[in-house]
Amino acid sequence: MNAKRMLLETALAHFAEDGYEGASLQKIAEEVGIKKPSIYAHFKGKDDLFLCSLKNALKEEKRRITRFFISRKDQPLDRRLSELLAFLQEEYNRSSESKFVLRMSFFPPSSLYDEVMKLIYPFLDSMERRVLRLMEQAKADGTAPIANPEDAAVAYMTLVDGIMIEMVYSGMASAKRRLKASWPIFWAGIQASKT
Amino acid sequence: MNAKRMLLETALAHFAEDGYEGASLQKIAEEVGIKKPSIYAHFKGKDDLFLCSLKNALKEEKRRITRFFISRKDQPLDRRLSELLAFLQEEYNRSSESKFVLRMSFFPPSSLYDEVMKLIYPFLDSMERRVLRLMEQAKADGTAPIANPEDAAVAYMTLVDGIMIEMVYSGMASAKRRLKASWPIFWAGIQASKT
DNA sequence: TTTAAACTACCTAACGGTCGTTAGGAACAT
DNA sequence: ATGTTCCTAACGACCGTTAGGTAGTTTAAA
Repeated sequence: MNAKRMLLETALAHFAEDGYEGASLQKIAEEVGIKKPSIYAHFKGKDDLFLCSLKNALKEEKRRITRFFISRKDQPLDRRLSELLAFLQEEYNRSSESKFVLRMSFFPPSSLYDEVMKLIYPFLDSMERRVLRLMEQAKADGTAPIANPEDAAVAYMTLVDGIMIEMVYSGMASAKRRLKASWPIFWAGIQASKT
Repeated sequence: MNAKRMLLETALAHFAEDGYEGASLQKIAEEVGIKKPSIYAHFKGKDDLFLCSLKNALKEEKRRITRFFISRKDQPLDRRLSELLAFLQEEYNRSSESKFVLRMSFFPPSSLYDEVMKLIYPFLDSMERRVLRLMEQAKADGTAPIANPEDAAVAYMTLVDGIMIEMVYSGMASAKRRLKASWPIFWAGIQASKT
């Protein structure tokens, strides 16, 4: 139907799978069912297609996370945070978007490094700030005796990356194993630790 | 001097920086000071060069980690483990090898996926087993009251990845921040947590 | 309401460039 | 004499991109 949308979707999957340099406009066009030069009716070139895909993916990802937090508004912090990890795992499995975002955060095409980072940093920052806010709130209202919210938020982001990375190269089973092992340690640690 | 050695070294850096598809034999040869086809006097092709580089990098990396543990044989477990994290950070900054291993663990060229994984899994496994052994030992001789060595080892590996990944995309400063925030939480957590 | 212009979305053909790779030969060491 | 290590030249394949054309749709003036 809408070719532009299909292009964005397909390109996303290819970039996620093969990286920027490894992805081929030929194959993307083929999968969409048009010829390679027709892409240029919708995008200025490969860079443009890539950056548009990335913007889309980030927007979508952010929206999903926001919705997740809203849907668990009334649950205690530990459930919300540990379930977010599980949620991200599911998302990663279900769609290429998380994989794409993850890959491009870690290994952006060197030719587009600055532009990619300008998009990704605010995304990660906003996620960390959101977690920090939750930690502070939980500490303030006594829900959870968090010793140091700043460190707790940073450590949580570290945990997210460590688990998501395991998703990337070993798949769901290993990542679940990490989550299961790491979460109790993390949660116990942020309440016990003194900096 | 030894062209083969220089090729391996240079290729490593290029693969780490640009990925498998993004790296060019042309540029690698140029940097070494020979012409592109001369590479074929030493390697069967790009695949071969890549896999040889990877093997070398893994061997070297493993050797370094072993040496590190030996050099800190008499220190308490928490210092040994937290300093290993700092050590890996330094290594990552100093040489391309860690970056290469990291990148190829996470995003191997899809055409060589199986062969890459066959090399990398044992490496990561052996590291985890080494950590597990240390945890069990510390628990047994009472040095550190670790509740669950298996989970502790898995969580430690998660921590390693989370911190190293931050190395990749935000550099040393952010990674140190993560280490500083996460380590006390981790260490407190593995002693307090019940599974 | 018709008609002409403009625009959109696709096509085929082809461009220049880079890719990894091979052939074949020269210099040199074993 | 054989093998190693480099070279130049060139191959075919694929890359992203552009030119130029053709339908079909929308827009706007007659």
